[in-house]
Amino acid sequence: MLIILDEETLLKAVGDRNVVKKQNATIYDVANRVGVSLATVSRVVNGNKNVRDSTKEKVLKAIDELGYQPNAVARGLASKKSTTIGIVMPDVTNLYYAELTRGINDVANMYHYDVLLTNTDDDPVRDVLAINSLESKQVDGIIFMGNELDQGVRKTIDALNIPVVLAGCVDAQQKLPSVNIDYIDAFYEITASLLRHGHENVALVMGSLDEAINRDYRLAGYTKALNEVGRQVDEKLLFTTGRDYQKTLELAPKVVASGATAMIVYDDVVAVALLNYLHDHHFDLPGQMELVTSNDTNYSIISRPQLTSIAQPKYDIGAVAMRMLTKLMNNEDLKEQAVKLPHTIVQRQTTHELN
Amino acid sequence: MLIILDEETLLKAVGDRNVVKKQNATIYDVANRVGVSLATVSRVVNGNKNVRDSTKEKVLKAIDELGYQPNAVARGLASKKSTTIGIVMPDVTNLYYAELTRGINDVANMYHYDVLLTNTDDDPVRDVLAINSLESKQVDGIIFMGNELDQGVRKTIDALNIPVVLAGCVDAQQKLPSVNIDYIDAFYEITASLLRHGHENVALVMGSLDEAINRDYRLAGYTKALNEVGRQVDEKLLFTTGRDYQKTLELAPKVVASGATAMIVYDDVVAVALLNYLHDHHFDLPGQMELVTSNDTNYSIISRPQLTSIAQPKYDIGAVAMRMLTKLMNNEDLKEQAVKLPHTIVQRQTTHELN
DNA sequence: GCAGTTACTGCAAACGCTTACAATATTTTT
DNA sequence: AAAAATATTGTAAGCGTTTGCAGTAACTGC
Repeated sequence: MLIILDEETLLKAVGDRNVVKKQNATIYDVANRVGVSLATVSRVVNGNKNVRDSTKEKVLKAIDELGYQPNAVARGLASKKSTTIGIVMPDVTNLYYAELTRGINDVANMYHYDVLLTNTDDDPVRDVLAINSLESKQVDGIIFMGNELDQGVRKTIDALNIPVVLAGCVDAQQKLPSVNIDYIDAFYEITASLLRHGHENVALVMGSLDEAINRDYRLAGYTKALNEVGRQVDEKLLFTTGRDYQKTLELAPKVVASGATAMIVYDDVVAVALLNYLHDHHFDLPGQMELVTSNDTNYSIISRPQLTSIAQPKYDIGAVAMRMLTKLMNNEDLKEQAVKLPHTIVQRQTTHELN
Repeated sequence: MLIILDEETLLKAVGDRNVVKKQNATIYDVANRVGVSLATVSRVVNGNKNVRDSTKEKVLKAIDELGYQPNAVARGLASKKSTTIGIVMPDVTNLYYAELTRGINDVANMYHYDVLLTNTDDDPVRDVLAINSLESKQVDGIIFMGNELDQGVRKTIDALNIPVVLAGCVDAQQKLPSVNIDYIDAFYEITASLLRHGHENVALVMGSLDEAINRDYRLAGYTKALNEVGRQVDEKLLFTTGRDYQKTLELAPKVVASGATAMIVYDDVVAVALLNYLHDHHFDLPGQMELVTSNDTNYSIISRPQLTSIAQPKYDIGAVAMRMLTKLMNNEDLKEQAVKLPHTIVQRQTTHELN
């Protein structure tokens, strides 16, 4: 025997603890209520103009009364679009990436996309896993950030049916659309400026030289400035370290020992560690040591003395990358593949007057 | 006439620019290749044991050869599960929330959930929109963070069929599962300690008193300590401000003018602003002013002098919240609804020896 | 070697929506 | 007022899975 309980009875039977929440209405319920077909409801939901105004109103009314919300999953399956994009990034707790993310998020929202976020700690294996997972979730696009575009990652991306834009991430092969500042230029400028100030030994502190962004961009700009005044790169003035406060603290004495009187640092966390080491060892900045950092996050304002920095429009890099992605998802063409946003040098207290 | 092109011809026809990437294989392709039914393939994919080993192997082989990856969207529709959770938070660029997020993310990943991230800037309207959007995307659970659980937000959550856990967010009504430190206790302790040091005027700098977390927790702990030594709260020593560096800089002189000789601050960004104001006005810390902050982010280590802080296990709060959510999504019971993780007071340079 | 179990496997109906295409209304034209 | 054109609506076939049920194959024990 089949027993059918009405909702009220059911509620009583189940008791208070397990209140049966109202089942979400489906498009079918709406259609029934109004006495039209699914297709019509679907049309008004999707803003298709081929619906008589009077019908549209009735449908809208029913939608409101039923509290109907289209099921995005079903929609995704039927339309092959998820209105979701994926972000693959090293680490949200890094302010630099967090600000890029914020830019991406805001623009994504503006275009009604949701954002799936994955932290991969710059591990290529996890990058690939993340991308695959995003693919299976049928995201409409992906924004990739990170120090380096690993071979495996590139292969994975190439095999993808989904548009990808790099943000704050350099593509040595110039194939993928990307948004960055002109790193070569930025590092060239600041190096040249410090050289003009008469520094003999300008140290460069960056990430691993295995990464294109360090080798082919930061170091390249630095080298260019040196060469221009007829000098060679002195390897003793080159330092590499991850974005880690403690580890950098250990690196600091070596940098000091190198005899550098100025240093250019690729990341604020690293720069602050260096700064604090110097501060704690009673160095005079900028008197004994000039210091320029590179990402201009809050850290450079908060530290004392405040850090002179290459300022990247972080939020904008994210925002522009996302904007480009919307175009790609829309099958529009991109005017530029490798967008370079303008950077500035913000003069604060760890350098003398720059020029 | 129907013309069927093989892939090669098609590739030529379409030209290089628009290379047709290999269509993703479906479960159907796998089944065909092996000569079994969809159901069987589905079973092996889902680890159902009712499959003969030999069959399983054949299927696995085909999956590998075809590079088959189950379509998560279709899966979601059929199974009503998305293996995705949502995070609703104020702002990723705030280090406090970023670290919570990282904790959530890591645990989510461990359980093979993906994470949909929304920034709402603590705006209740956007909170509600975000939650609705997540619901339509059929997330299996939601983690909510923020200063305050607005009425409207609560109503939305109550109407949800999806489990929600609060992280670093207090529920005045104690209904929703949450993870926090014991704010009352923490603020009580630190206030008591400063009072023992002989301070007459201890300022409290927090967020809006409209928010339960400030009114019923931070202020409550502070009040309790005062009352315990037979004193009343002096409203002139109470300050409220958002987590904003610049705005706090404007607040700073007022705090100084209040005659406070010690202050307790609810957020690191705010604390650093205050600290820098004092530093820039040649105050001696902790000599003329003792300062305790509350979130123990990188800022408190990076600033000079380093900030004494109430230390929250931020990453763990996120991680535990996510762990609780997995249980709820699994219909398991929670041992505790309102989890309180232990906090500590980290003594640094802006206070004298604490006790 | 046969009934009774148990282990596998397949069938087919969902899941909630989009979207060609077909069908019907309505308006316009002549 | 009929034909033609256009606007509106409905039908039904997917989208790629999961899963209850039923059927078949493979073992058990006697």
